[in-house]
Amino acid sequence: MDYDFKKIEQKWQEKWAAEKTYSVSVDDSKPKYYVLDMFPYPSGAGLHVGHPLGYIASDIYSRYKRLKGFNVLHPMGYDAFGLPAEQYAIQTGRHPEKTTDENIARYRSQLDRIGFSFDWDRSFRTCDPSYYKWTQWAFIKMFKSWYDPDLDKARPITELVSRFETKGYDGISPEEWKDYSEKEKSDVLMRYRIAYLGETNVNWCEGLGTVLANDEVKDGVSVRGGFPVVQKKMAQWQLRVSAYAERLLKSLDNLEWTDSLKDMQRNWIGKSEGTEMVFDTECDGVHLPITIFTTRADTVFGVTFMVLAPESELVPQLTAASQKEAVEEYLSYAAKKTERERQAETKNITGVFTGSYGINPFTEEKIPIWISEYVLSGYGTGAIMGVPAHDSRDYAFAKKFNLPIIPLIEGADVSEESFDATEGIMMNSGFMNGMDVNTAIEAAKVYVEENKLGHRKTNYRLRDAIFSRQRYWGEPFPIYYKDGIPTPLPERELPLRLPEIDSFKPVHGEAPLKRAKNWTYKGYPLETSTMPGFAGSSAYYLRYMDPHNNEELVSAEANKYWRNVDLYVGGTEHAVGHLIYSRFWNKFLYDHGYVCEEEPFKKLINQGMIQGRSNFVYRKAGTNTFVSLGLKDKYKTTEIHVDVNIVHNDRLDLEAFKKWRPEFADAEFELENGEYICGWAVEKMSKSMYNVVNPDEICNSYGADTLRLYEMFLGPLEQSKPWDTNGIDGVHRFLKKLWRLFFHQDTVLVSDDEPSPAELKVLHTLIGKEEEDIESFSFNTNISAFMIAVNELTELKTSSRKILEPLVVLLSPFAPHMAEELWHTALGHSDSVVYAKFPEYNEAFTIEDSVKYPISFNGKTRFLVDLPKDASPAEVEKTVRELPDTAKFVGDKTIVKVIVVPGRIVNIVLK
RNA sequence: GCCUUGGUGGUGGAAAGGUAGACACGAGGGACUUAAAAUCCCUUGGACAGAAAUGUCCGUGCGGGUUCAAUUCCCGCCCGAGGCACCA
Repeated sequence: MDYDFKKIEQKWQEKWAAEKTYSVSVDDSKPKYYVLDMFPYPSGAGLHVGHPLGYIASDIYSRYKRLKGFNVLHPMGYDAFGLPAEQYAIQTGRHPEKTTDENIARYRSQLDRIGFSFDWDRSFRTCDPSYYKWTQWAFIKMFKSWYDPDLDKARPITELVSRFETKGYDGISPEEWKDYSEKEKSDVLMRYRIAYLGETNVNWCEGLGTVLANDEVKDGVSVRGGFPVVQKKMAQWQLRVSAYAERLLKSLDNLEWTDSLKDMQRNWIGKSEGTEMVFDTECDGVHLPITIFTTRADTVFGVTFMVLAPESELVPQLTAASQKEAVEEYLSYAAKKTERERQAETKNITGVFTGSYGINPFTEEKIPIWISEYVLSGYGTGAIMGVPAHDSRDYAFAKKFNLPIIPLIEGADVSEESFDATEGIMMNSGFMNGMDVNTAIEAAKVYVEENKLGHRKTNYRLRDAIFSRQRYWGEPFPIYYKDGIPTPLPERELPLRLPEIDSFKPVHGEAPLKRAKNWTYKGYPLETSTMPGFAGSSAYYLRYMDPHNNEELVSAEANKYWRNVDLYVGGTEHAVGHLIYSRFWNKFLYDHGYVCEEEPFKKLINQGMIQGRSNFVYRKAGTNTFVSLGLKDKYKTTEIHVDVNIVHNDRLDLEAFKKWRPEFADAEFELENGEYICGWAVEKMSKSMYNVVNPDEICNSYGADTLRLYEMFLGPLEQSKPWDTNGIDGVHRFLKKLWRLFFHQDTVLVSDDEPSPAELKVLHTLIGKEEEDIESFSFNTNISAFMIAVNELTELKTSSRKILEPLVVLLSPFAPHMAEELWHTALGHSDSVVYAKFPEYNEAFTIEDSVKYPISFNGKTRFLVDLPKDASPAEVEKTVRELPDTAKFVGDKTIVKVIVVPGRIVNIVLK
């Protein structure tokens, strides 16, 4: 019987689906394990081979955990709201729901072919009203909550209202509160709500009449149409993520995430402990105290100027009449740049003098106030003190505008660059002279507080999440405006369904939902923005626990059993966005007792990106003749992308090429040794580069099991790497070789023979390695080990059931279809290999890292022996001679080399 | 610019600080076959010496350092990738 992967894979996939092999339920008799993939956005291009990389890894792990006796929840769904579907709708007029449905159907059929162990009964899409009901529900909860700094958690807003009514709070007395109108009360509460409406800067494109994403803006103009884009303030719904900054930072410590990912999140949260200080200012005779934030209060003696962010609301008040024109000109210049452009542009220093002055609170000296784009309004107070001697950005600014530079640290040479390090002895600093910098920082803080110049303050870079989008294809906000006051819908009205509209184009300056007829609740207008992409993906992992529950997001029973995600697999591109929002969302629900775990994702693995490997052909200038790679330098040629699907091992399929596009129908070729060799390059996988490889193609020609193995064999999971079909024959051959251990033509080779020690050694080495490798996600090296094991067993002509049966179980996480087939046909089992037990590792049959046995390392066998540092050659020789007799495991290997290092280790290499 | 990450043969990659290049692809040679496919065996980082077994030297982006020993640790560069808050 040949290895007929097509027949086998179809057979088992049908059986798994029919028997619901992977469907799970709450089962208190077994420990749970929750393995989650970042669900895909179903794009029109379909699934490419990059998508399944993480899914295959998590599937291997899920199957492994099942063999280990866990009740494994392994679901899959679709992140279905998003911009691409909407833009496609604007171009074609097709409803995003239709195209999304089609894309999902295509994704599903592609996923099904790869043989994942998903529990499809739990699947959902975020654009389904029965799902987004719970996104809207959470939003209302956030709207109705505030962050209580004393309890350090979210509490119902009603508690805050009663504080206002009884004791007063935050400078508002009960009397004042009582006198407020409904509108005023609403405005005050908005300042505390977790979900709130507030002003923020957006990329506004007048030409398109809409707000744009940073991706849609390049060099100050819109990517589509090239219209100018400016920064504009707009009222937007926001989530008070910043309230959770400290908790988001702290609980990182207990997560099993990589240090690099935690670093990214820590830097994103950007905690800095410093000082808020008040500087008195004067503009055209009017005095105005302004607050700045600094982490270096010790450097106040070196402050020679102040800088405001262009968006700072202080700008109008601090602009002197004489500088008005210059300032306005500068503001319109700055409004044309996105924040990122402003940060990236450090060589070209810009700024404008406001004409007003501040007073240095330590020296009482008068210092000029400037405006510059390097100060960001979103961080700190949007105003800084300039210390050119000890901050490189301030230094560059001072140099450019000829502002004085006062060095504050002894021996620091600031003639060429600033001295940013926090070390050295202070000078020119009054009461701090002679202090060490770190002592001075603390002394300055004390001085500031004692002299009532300001106070200590912890700042976070983390900003509140902007939650409104002026788009159609997203969750509608369950908010209506009652006499201008934002009011949540009653929960019984959820879901608030996305209305039908006649066109998906934005209405000038307004969201597309403005077009919807009767978009009102009880006669009051409903909010017309929709929620962003991350809304639906922030709590989706909870919904999988109880996906059909129409009364709750997740029942307490289901949540108590499944708790949180044990293993989350996805790309690093989500390191700060989704993974911060999800953690925030979960903590919010935790505060209210809706979920029992404070963190959503216990362990996280980032899979790398799969890049495309493009192929090129070379056309001789002015002809329709294509020359092979090795000959191209002889002519003037044009490099043309060619579809990688008609190239195999960089050899072009000439006939397929002629058929590929009409203009190549009569192409001629200059070959090398009878073949056309293509050039290649690593690029992003995209349609336009013709380097998209569809997993279906691989399934057709090699089978899903080969695809699964190959994706894992390609390299370390976490690493980005180009997809290159060239090596796939290797793993396919391995599977065929493994198959031949069980079958010779139509004969089943499995016997009841007792296994030999050599066979047991091979098996148990593999069991130990597989356990270790899967736990550390080293699938690529594990497959290598599997290949070596199969080669050795082939050489040993193994037929013993006691070897082959565990081998199939070991294979099943990687190549489940083949494993099932062998389990049934060759080994005669009637139930699925899914229900098998992971084989027990017996180190008696393996070579371990002990002094007694050699260990197998890097394909070679070696002893590691501890010797005293001053061991004499004679002692070394004696030790080597007395090594235990391990011939029965080492076989006919003989010592070829003994390396003795004066340290303590002897390497004995065996061949 | 900032944060994170990577750089090893023709290719993907492997290496407790201890034989650099496991495993695999490709390539070259051979066996089987009328032939092809499939399968199996040998060679394969570079240079040099040798009839051969084998030996010597050079080699992990670049420049330094620590160490008996560095792909691995430290410092400084160069180049690529991901993210930078409205792509998902």
